Amino acid sequence: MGRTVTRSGKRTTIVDIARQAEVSISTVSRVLNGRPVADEVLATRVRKTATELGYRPNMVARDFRRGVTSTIGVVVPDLANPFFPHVLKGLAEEVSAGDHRLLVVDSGEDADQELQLVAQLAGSCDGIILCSPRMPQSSLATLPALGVPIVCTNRSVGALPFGTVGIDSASGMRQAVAHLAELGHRQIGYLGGPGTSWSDGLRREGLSTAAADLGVKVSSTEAGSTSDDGHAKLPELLAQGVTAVIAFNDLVAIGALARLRELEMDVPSRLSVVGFDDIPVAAFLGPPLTTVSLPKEELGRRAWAGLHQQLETGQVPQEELLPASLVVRHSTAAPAD
Amino acid sequence: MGRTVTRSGKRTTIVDIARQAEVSISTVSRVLNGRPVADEVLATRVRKTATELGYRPNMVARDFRRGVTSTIGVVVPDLANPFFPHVLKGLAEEVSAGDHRLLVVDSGEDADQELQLVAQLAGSCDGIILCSPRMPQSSLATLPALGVPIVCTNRSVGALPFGTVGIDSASGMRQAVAHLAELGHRQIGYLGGPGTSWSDGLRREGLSTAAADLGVKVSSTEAGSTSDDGHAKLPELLAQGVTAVIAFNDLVAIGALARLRELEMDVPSRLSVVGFDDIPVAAFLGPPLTTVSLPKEELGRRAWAGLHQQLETGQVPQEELLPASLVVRHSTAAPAD
DNA sequence: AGTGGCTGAGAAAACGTTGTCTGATTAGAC
DNA sequence: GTCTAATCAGACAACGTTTTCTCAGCCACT
Repeated sequence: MGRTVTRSGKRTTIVDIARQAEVSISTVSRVLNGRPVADEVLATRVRKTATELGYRPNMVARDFRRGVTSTIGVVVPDLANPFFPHVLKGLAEEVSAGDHRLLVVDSGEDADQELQLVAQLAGSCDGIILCSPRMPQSSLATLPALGVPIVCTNRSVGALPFGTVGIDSASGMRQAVAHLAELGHRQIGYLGGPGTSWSDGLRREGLSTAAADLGVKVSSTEAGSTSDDGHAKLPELLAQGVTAVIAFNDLVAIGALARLRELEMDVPSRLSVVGFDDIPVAAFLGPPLTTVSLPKEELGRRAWAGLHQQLETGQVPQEELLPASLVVRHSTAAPAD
Repeated sequence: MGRTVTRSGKRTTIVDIARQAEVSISTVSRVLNGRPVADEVLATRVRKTATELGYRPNMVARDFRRGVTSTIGVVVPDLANPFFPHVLKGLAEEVSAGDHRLLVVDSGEDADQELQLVAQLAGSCDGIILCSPRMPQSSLATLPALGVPIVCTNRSVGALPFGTVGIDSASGMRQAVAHLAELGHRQIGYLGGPGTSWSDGLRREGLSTAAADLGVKVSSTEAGSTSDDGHAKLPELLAQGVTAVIAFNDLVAIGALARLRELEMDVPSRLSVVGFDDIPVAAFLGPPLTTVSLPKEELGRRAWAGLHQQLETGQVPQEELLPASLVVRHSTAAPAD
């Protein structure tokens, strides 16, 4: 066995292995990629040499040659919003199982930046997942030109050739309204999300149809998606005499709860509160929050499934809608009357 | 001007542009990279052709040639833990400003998987940021062999050649203890974090020295890092007659608060509670939580700064410690005595 | 024994880009 | 007017890998 013949400072490559093991480069490549190699003697020699030299494949070169990036881009509006990390978790699990990597960017809730980021990502990704994109439909329409498969979550995309996975917020909302109606509430307030939010649209729609069906009166306001928003806008609803409030999400509900505490209005005896999302702290609030639980991680998983299918078959998958379900805790009760 | 001469199905490359604009490939590259080109006529022709053909550079090829990835890997123990998304946010901001991309992986709090992930990441990143790594020192010691610059946050790494950025939790803890002592508390409980956590070590250390200095008695227990843990372990501390409790983080504090509510023990009149982290909901809890605020986004920014420096100069930066500061809200008060 | 088919390893091309080197062209100096 | 120096565009190699193609060797069959 000859001396080590790797080139001086550089990282070891398959060329080094080939030299050292006295086989051809192609053979090294074949062995290392697990493709059929007849001569088991060669194969073991190559493998042995590879470990000896501490070979680690140059992923960039590999991806370059293969013409792929093995990378999936994800755009989220705000990482600090507890909703998205959960989606990301479900996504990350599946994506890495599929031997891909996850490139995550935060658009800071900014529609323009979102568009830019997607364009930039497109250059270095095999596919992109857009979580609850805030950009207008017109911007969305420019994305197919990027030539990268795209899946949107929580957003309808019209006729655009994107895979989409959403959550049936409307149904969740109907469950919430039904629950409150059953408790005897006749006037419900809605602390709505940002107007640009597709989910908020779904929820408002579910709210108004359910309310009409059940003979419940609705007052609503556009709050936002943070606790501050809930805290700020709750009084507006209170002034209209509602006996229960549904919030756009748990964060908003938490803000509302905080305001109610300041006002010394007991929950649920003076006012019932329902959230959306079921973030982990929801169960630990005072009182534990009744909320519509959304399958966040599942959303991530399905988004990947859709993108994966698109990458494999080139076919844009069917639109998907995941169910939401109400979790009743202790922030809702019959109205004081 | 001749017909378009791009090759059939493929994406347009600089070769296509060169053909079409009737210049050399090198010239195209030079123009597109903004390197000095004497003949402005050529330059504009190239640029025009590039836009006409809708050229988008092949990032993989570029990175391959340049021998870099333009990608930074980040390993976090758990994305769903509200601490990390904030670190990530600070990090993402700076990293993308530096024309790099962020590869995020979640180790699921699993030390073994963490090690594997880092090894895998090393292949496709210019540098790695390890957020609060859970792996033992012995595993950490194997990482330099990967040949990739690494920065650790919230972890001391001994003599290992890693940049490190931490938060001075000990000082935060001292502030918390001083605050409680000043209010008159003489027996304090600590709902500690996981034993593997470096931050927890720092906090315990700060706790015991501060307590000794101020003549305060301490009972402590190992809870964990979730609300469930706080909820489960609080009674243990209560049994020892403490009048105030400091939690490993806000999540644990929230669990404790929930348990106290069940026990109908008012906060802060019956028991004072202090958290750590200052997550956004902390201000909206009942009562608003007194907590040690940690500069999470700054931590991310400094981690990048350290890694960046290491990439540029090859020098491992000095260890850094960021200050923590107590935010007094309404979950602390004088003991009932 | 000679030939055809088949197997499998090695040689070489290709991927798209950057950067070095070469050679031409031009300006300037004597 | 000729020679040198300077400048700048173009040719081409290189990056590490995969993959196609070539060709040597072997077995089986005539």
